[in-house]
Formats: sequence, structure tokens, C-alpha cells
Amino acid sequence: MPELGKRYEPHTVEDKWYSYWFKKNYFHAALDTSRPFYSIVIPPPNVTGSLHMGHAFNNTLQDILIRWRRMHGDNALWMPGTDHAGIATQNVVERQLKKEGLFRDDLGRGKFIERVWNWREESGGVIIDQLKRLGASCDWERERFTMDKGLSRAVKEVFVRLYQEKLIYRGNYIINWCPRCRTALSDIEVEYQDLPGHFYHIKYPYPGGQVVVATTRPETMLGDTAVAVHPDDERYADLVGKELTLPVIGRKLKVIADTYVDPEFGTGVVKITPAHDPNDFLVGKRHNLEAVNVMNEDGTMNENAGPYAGQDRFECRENLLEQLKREDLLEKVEPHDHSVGHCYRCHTVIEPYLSKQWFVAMESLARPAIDAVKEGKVKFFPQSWEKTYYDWLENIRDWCISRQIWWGHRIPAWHCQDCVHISVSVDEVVACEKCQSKNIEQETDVLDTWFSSALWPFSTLGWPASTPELANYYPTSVLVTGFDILFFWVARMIMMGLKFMGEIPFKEVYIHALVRDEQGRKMSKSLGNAIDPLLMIEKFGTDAFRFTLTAFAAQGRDVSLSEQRIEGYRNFCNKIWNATRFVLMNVGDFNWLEYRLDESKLELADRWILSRANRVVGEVDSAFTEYRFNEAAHFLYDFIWHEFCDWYIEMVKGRLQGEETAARERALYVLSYVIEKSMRALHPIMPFITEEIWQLFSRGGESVMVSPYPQAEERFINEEAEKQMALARELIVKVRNLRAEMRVPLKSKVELQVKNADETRRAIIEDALQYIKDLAKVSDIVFLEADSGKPVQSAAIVVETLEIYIPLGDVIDFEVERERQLKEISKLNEVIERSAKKLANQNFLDHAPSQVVDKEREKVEKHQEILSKLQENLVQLQ
RNA sequence: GGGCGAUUAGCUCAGUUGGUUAGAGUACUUGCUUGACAUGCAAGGGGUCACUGGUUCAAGUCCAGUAUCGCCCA
Repeated sequence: MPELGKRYEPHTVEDKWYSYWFKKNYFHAALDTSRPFYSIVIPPPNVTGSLHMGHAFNNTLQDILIRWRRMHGDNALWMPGTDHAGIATQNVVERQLKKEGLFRDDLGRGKFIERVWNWREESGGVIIDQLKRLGASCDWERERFTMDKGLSRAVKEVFVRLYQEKLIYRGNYIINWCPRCRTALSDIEVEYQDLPGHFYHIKYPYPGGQVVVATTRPETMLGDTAVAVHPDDERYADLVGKELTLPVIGRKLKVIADTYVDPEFGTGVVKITPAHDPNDFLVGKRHNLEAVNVMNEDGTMNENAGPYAGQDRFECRENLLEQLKREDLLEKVEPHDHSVGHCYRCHTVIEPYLSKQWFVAMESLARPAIDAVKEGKVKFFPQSWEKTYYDWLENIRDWCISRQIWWGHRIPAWHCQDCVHISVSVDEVVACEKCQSKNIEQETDVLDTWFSSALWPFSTLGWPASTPELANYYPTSVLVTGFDILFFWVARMIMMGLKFMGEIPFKEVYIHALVRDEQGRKMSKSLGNAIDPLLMIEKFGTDAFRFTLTAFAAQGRDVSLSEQRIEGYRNFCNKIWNATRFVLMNVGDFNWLEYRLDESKLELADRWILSRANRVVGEVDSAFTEYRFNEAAHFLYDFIWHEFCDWYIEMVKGRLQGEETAARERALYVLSYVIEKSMRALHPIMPFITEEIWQLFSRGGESVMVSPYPQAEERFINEEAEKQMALARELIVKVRNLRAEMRVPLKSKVELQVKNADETRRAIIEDALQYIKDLAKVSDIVFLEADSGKPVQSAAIVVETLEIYIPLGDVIDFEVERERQLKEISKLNEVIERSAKKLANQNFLDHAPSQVVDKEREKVEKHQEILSKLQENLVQLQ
């Protein structure tokens, strides 16, 4: 057997095994129908992206599930890929062009798109390599891109079918416009932020008077086409029907009555700007008002803004206010906080803007999606997200899917230049389907990137063709994602899956929280608190990093990450490494796989650790089933470090150094068994170190990755051994404690005199004799008769009502001993008092289940016995 | 304004369906170059489970309210 270094060096190990797995083709899920199918589609990261904490967390959890199910023998497919990320990618390439002094218009659409593809070839998909460093066991052969031929075909197919069913329509509506990206956005792509602003009270004159109108966006007044009051507002009853003059522009504005106006708010008079406010737009429809657009696409004012044409919208605001002030039309300015929408891609202030866009009618798609979750066809973990999901779908609004950018799926619609008819088709249209004119042009808008993402679970499997992949891997088993894209993605996938596959896209959804910094703040570039996952991998190794994320993945809680924690789990890797190193140093020629274990010869420590090991793997397995990742991680951590290393290894050292070969070999067998089994159990979380170590113990096994996930072997579960070991451990801890407090040097061994031990416990102590001697530095244990007194110059401990004297000779400090006893006594008193109070309560006796009452009685009896012994000891000290 | 969630040790967090003396990591104190590991070992200190009230034989856990913080929606 090879010798290991003192430290675990992650990097050599990681590269080695990842390429080994790759060569062995373990990542690939072949269509083999003999095994149960398990599938996950990756939330496709942006092709422009590089791995951040959110990705690392999300993909670690997916990899755990996939590796776990693969080891269970499932035909496990993890479908990878990237998203073309329309706006984000276009921005990246535009920034490059800018450095060359170019704009996209300088290239033209065709050349620009070519350039984006080139960029994608060269630097896109960096994140794929980063996922590999994370250990992701995706089926890379099947990697997809949302702009692939196949996926593009799916997008067109869906568009055409929805259009034919009149679920996609085109129309003039108020949408959210980003003047920087120069495109429309959907409602959910706008992020609202409460910002301090102003309420401007502006006077609108009319012959014989004026009314005061309050607004937060004065520049939009240039597009006012009416002023509204509430029909029941008596203050303004005689104003309705009058004509006002819009300052600056001079346009005549009718005063209308509409219940939309809240008389309590502001002055009770509202300016109506149908082209720049969604509510005003609706008022405009009701009252047949003209909609005057005063802005250009880039956020500057257009010719309708009169003297302000050409100015930026915010510059215009300032200048306009100046003018109003000069003309005494600005009554007052009040501070006013309001919620301002920002572009989720570039954070520019969004402008509600009237324009012609394409929409998906959502209502009929939403209903089945609601039902699917209500009927339990799709289950959410944690379940609490269902409510948020219902709320959104029940109040859903139509989805604006057209974007005025170039990079994306161009809408498959052709406008006839002669008869205005729109021909929508999957295939290129060469002649208008209505008038056969060849004078047609394809729609220039592209689709919202999320439109193609919504199809991901089936488009990646080959839809619209009916492929065997689709037949077997759809619906997928689980979707793992963050709550931030519940609406963007999860809900839309469910809708599209039901619509086009007639079936849900995934059976379960595990929704995880956000990774935050140690102070619980969102990680962001601007805050400078982002931790780079690759740096962490560099510094501490992939396994330590993955384990940290897993250990903190409690359902419904954010993950607060700090380097210190990763360091802690790096130490765990090292601990595992050194436990292995220890075993290998002792193993020699012994081959545990050929060893025939005589279970009847197993010692107490063996029986105990085998019981614990088997119990733990069962617990870990069921934790994974319920997505309790943090518990799985903690079970393994505690077992390996605090049971196996701290106790078992310490307990077998004597045997390993001893002369008796049979005892030595049994210990080596158990050590090997536990390590090998633990490595398999731990592999989904820490793929690399487990492979490295498993290979050493499997003696020519292929890979831990394709070995069976460990199951609890019932015959090893041994409650008796666990109880016995608990007594031995308590005894050892108490002796150590006493030695520490009395400052007994490690080199001087102490004798234990156990008084009044019944046969059972005497047997346990005798079984554990060597462990007690080794771990508590005890020279010998003698059993005293019931009536024997306490030896002079001795301390005493009570373990499970067993009284144990420890003669210390000169070393004894009676003051310390007295304090020790007093402390124990007061602790016990508290416990007894609490129980006694319960038992004195007749209601408790009447109502509580009898086991609970019995337990309480036993507790009091036992503790009282201990207490009286402690008190006796105390008396003898005085 | 509506909804959701959080509040447990100095810090970061676990705590299943109510039932042992509320746990972990980290930090802290003390002692250890123990033949696997100082990225370590042993021992220890540290908590009015945010607050108020209620339900219950029994509440960190269930209910109501209050406070503070966070997120989503309008």
C-alpha cells in the first residue's frame, strides 16, 4: 500500500479524477431502459457568465443528487447547457465594439450577429469549464445552447402554434422600456426601488382660474392629453368638461371624470399621459384620448416635447421645472418617496412607453399550471413557495415577449409591405400568405430570452421531434433553482410543458436560497463582498468548498458564507486524509476484501462503530431523499470526525500495535470497511477526495462514482453495543475531566476503584477495559465491595450511578475536588427539581402518555441516586 | 398598502410530528511537539431560545399581538 503525505493536496487529485471519469464516459447517460430514469436539466447559465456563488451552490446541489441517484443505479441524466442571454450578451459585444469606436449600427444586423457568434466561439461558455472544476458530472455529450438549431426550431414551433391559437398577439400597449438597452422588457424584468423623489405641484390654467396637478415625473406632462378628477369629488364638480391649457405646449386639455382618480391623494387632480403611464393609458382608452409620445427610444425628448426636443429626459425635467418656476406655474415641491423601476440588466431607470409589441396571453396557460401544483403533480421543496407561485399565476398579466435587440430568436413573422398582413411560419416565408406579394420583410424584433428557456426541459431532449430521450427522461425528476427565477423560469416552464408536452416538466422543484456574505448581505460586485468560487476552490480545494455549501444548505434559509467556514471544512478533508493515512501505515499486506470476518469475534468498539456506520449511511440516504442536504453533510461530518476518528481510531491503536494478529486484522478490517463505506456515502458531496481514497481501499475497483450507494446493513445495527459504548465514553470523559482539573500530568496513570458494580456494568467495563486504560491513561481498574470505604486522598466520580474512586496521593487538591462536587450537585439538583415538579403535578400524571411519565420517574430515581453519592463524597471531603 | 420569512452562545447557523440537562462550527480560556492529523488532541467557560400574552399536564417548537430586520408584490 502506498504511503500518503501528511496533508491532503486537492489539486493534483481533482484534475486526475475528473479526466478519468470523463475518459470512462461516466457522465454520459445512455438510453438503457432496464434501469429507472432520473433526470435533471441544468438551469442554463448565461453564455456570458462566469461562475459565481449562486451557480456554485445551485450546481453543487444538482451534482449531489445526480451522483447519488447514479450510485443508486438509476439511469441518471444531467442535461447541461447555456443560455444565449439576449440583452446581456449583446451588451458584452457592444462594449467590445465601443472600444473600437463602433456601434452595432455601423456593422448592421448580419455582421453584428456574426460577431456575437464569433465571440461565443472564442470566449463564451467559460462557465462550462468552471462547472467542470466544480466537479459537475453533467452529460457533456448532450450539451445544448438555446440558440442551437434544434432549440431554435422548438422556439419557432411554439411561437407559431401559440399565434395560431391566438395566444400570441401584437398590439400597441404601454410596456417597460429601457432607454439604454433600447428595448422593451417584460413586467418582471423591472426591479423596483424606493427612492426619495419629489411631488411637483403644477398649475394648469383655464379661462378664469387654474387647477393644481401633482406629479412625480413632470417631464411627462408634455404628453398630457387630459386632466382627470373623481366623479364624486365635489371640489371639482364644475370643472369637469372645462378646457385647460397645458403649460409650455399650449395643448388644450379636457377635464374628465374617472373613478381611477383617488381624491385623497395629492390634489385630487391627475394629469393624464396615455403614452407614458400604464394607468393613464387605460383612462385614455376609456375616454378616447389621444396618446402623445414625447420621447425617443434612447430616453431623449422628441419633437412633441416642443422646446425640449433633443434633451435627455432628466435634463428636460430640470429645465422644464425652471421654466415653470419662472412663469409662476410651479406651486410647490414636496419631498416624496416613490418606487422607481430599473432595468434588471443595466439598472437604468425604466420608462413606461407606448409601443407596438408582441405578447403572450397568459391566463389560459396559467390555469393548468396552478392545477398541476394544487394536485401535487409538481411538488415544491420547501412547500411554502407554492403560495408565492399561486399568487403570481392568479394575477398574471400578459407577457411582453418582443425585444428590440438583434441577438436572439428573431420572431418568425413576416410583414407584407403591400397588404399589411402578417404571415407567421416556422419556415422562411417568401410570399405573403394573403396577397402573395413578395414584398415582405421579417419582423426585426427578437424574442425574450426567457421564451426559449421556458421550453428547456423538452427542447433539450429533442422536441418537437419525438425522440427516445423525450420519451424516457421527460418529465424530469427534479428542478433545482433559486427562488429569484420562480416567475421568470419555473412557472413558465410548467405552463409551456403542460401546453406542448401535455405533461409537467418536472415532478419536484427544490428551491434554494441565496448565498450571502457572512453579514447576510447579498453578494454583489458593487458592494465588493462577492466571494469568487474559483478562488475558494484554488485556495481550499473543490471538496471543501462543496461541503461548505452543502452543510449550509438548510431549506428556506439563506447561506451566509465566509472563508473561515470553508477553511473549517478544508480541515475536515485533511482529517479524512489522515485517518486514511493512519490505516495505510498499519495495513501492510492485509487485504480486507479477501479477509473472512468472524463476526462473533468482534470487540465492543468494532460492534459499536459498525452499528454507527450503518445507521449513519441510512440517515444520509434518507436526508438526500428529502433534500435535507445540510443534515446529510452534518451526519457524515460528525460520524467521521467525532465518532470514527476521535473514538474508534483511538480505541484500536492498542490492537494495531499489539502482537495478536487476529485482533489486529479484525481491527484493520473494520477500519477499512468503515472508510470504504463512508467514502461511498460522502462521494456525492465530496467527489474527489472520496475517489482518491476509495481507490486505495477498493483494490482495483473502477470508480466510487459508479459503485453502489451504501445501504444500512441491518445485521450490524447494534443498539446494545451503542449503549455499552455510551457508558465507556462517559467514564473516559469524566476521568479525563478530573485529571485536567486536578492537573494530573499525562504521564502519570491513575487507578480506578469501581464500587458496587452490578454484573452487567462490570462486564461492560471489563469489555472496555483496554479503551479506558488507553484513552483515560488509567493503570488499572479494581472492583470494590459494596461496603468498602473511600480510599484516602482520592477523588470520586459518579458514572451512571456507579461510584468510582480515584486515588491521587499527593496530587489531590481538596479544594478543587470540593468545587467539582458542588458544581455537579447543583446541576443535578436543578434537573431533579424540574422533574419532581412535573411528577408532583396530578395533571401531568393524568394527561401525559405513560411512557413519558415512566421516563420522568426513572430519571428522578437515577439522578437522586447519583446525587446522594455525590453528597456522601462531599461529606467525606469536609 | 398586501404577502412571505427571520429573530436561539461573541459571530454564523441547526433544532423533524410539542416530551432527556437546547446542539454544531467558529471564536475564546487551559493543558498537550500523545508514532494519522498543530489544517491536530484533550478539557472548559459561554444561551431569560426578540418581547408580551394565550393554548397545553408540558412550548425554542403551536396560536395571537408587539418590536426589529430581510425579501417579494402593488
